[in-house]
Amino acid sequence: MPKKIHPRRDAGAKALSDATLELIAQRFRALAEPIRLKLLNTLMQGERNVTQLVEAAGTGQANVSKHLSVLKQVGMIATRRDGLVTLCSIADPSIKQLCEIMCSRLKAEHEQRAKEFEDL
Amino acid sequence: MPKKIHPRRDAGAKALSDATLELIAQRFRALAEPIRLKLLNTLMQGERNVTQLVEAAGTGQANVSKHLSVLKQVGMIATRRDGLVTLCSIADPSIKQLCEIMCSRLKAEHEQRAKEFEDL
DNA sequence: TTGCTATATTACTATATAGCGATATAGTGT
DNA sequence: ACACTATATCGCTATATAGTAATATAGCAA
Repeated sequence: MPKKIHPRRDAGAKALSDATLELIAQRFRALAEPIRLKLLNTLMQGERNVTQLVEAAGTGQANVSKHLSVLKQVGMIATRRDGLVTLCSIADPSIKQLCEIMCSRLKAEHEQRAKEFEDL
Repeated sequence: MPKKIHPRRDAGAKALSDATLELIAQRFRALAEPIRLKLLNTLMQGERNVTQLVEAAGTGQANVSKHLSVLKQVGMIATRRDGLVTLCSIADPSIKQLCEIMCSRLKAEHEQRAKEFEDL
């Protein structure tokens, strides 16, 4: 009888409410654009003003401004005004962790694929 | 002279190529939809067939099928055919980690907000 | 005030994709 | 062969958002 498996066979994952899932999705969505990732990657070296970020991002100022507001809205970055410039910094320490996990997973997959090519 | 800061002050973050950023973004994008998160959350309890996932997801079968193909395409789930049904399972163990980090961060922010309300 | 710089916002276009109904395909049983 | 079930795909609409150019706003200096 392979039908009735034990309900606790794979532990851990609680059911999440739709509202919570939407919140989580919103945060992942903020990380789902290469330019925003580049901005965050730049900010990991420390505080930067918007003009510096525009240079680093390689796209227009208006576009960067919008991307920054997305990151700010989900609390991933913080901004402070210093005279004429707006300085941006990472406000969410977990971002680095998230990106590292993604990167190491990508690396593992890449190495796996390379190994498969070897074994041809 | 607050201008010249040490370039190694915040270590760790390497510059990533545009192609790599696009790959990372693609994976975050797969996690950026509540229904896909719900599917993954369901699969964390173990292997499920598509019909079961349709029930869990609360949306149409065609829609679930598309979401599953997105998750499969980025290697987050694997599928195997067993007679009439297609069984799905998590293929990327890092997903759980990613979601846990997001959740604990959300929880922390929520508690922070609650504390601020207390201090009114 | 005027002018300059840094940043944000607006208005728009173009593209991506979520969702749906209908249809196609694959596997099983008769 | 036919019928049935499970899943995938197609064609479509609606919505979200990335990108851009132009304009608005904020802060400083003369």
